[in-house]
Amino acid sequence: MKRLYENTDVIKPFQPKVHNHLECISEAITAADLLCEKEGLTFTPLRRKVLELVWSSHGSITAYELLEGLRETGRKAAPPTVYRALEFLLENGLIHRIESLNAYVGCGDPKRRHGGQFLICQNCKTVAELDDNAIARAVISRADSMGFTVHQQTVEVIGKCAECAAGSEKAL
Amino acid sequence: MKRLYENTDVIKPFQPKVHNHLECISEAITAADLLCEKEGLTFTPLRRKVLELVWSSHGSITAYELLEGLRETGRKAAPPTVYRALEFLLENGLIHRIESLNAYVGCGDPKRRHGGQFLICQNCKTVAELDDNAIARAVISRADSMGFTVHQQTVEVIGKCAECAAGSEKAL
DNA sequence: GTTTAATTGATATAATATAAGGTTAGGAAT
DNA sequence: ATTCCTAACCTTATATTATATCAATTAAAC
Repeated sequence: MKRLYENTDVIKPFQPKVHNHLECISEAITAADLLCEKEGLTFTPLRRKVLELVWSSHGSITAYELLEGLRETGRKAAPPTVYRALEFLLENGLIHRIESLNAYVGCGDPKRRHGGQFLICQNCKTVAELDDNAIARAVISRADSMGFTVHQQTVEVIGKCAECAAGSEKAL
Repeated sequence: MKRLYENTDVIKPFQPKVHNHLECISEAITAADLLCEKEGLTFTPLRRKVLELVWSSHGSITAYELLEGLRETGRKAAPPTVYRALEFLLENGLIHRIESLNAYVGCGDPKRRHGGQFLICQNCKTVAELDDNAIARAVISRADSMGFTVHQQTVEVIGKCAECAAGSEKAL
């Protein structure tokens, strides 16, 4: 018998500081292609480019940094250009918004729909993504006991990742 | 023997829709007075007024709403006026910032230092405050297992409070 | 009372986000 | 193929949230 609440997972772990990041980007784009194909979504060049830019690091990126990035590719872009692309990517689970940073981060598993919990390293700025049922359940359990119906959880944790703690490294 | 992690609590519960709110305000101000006295903090008229305005409802309030409120009292005020007062109140645990709303809410228990978890009713806008150790521990436990050191947790939960769910009430 | 530090005032501007209307491009219906 | 329709995109303007800087004032410390 399959137990409930077993799908706890680290959706996007902290990466080693040195890794082939081009692979991360291309994997993310491929996953997005597949998802859009499957769901009948139009994955336009603009949306693709914004997603690539979001994935240009494992940190989060702000809307105006994305705008900058778009302009560097020669494309004409104004704030709404970016925000519309972000809206599409958010709606379809390809990225998440980090509320405490007003910034955006690529989703580690767009196939699975989830709320998302984030560990944010204040040293290297990297964001890891969790879908931890123990956390979600603890929230729901307490809410329930107060008669509160949960629609959406925002869990954002600031701290220091293992690699930064180990090395007392300078900021990325 | 006192067990660890027993201090789970609802720091600020949802209030009945009808209650003597003036009492809530004056209790909050009294608590602030005591705290500032004890800690040797200067609780200036400006800071007091901003705190009163924050407590003018059990919902959150934005910086510019506060600015508006200050001006209505005849005081000259510009954005930095408000932000400086907010900074003081935040630093000393008298209010909390709700990241997902860019807004501020009075703290239900400024004596005790705590991170804060928030239940936000999307119908009546009321914010309840928790300090639930089961939630905090679930976060820390998962973070630990990844070698991540937690400095600060942001937990903000959107949903519907009991009273609003019961009545399918219109927005406050 | 004078000095010093903290607080507030004033002005300017940065950073984040949305509104509204027009234009274009690609697919569906004829 | 032409027309129509819709989604996507562009453009301009503006709203919202927040900070930098320096001057003036007030309160605290001596």
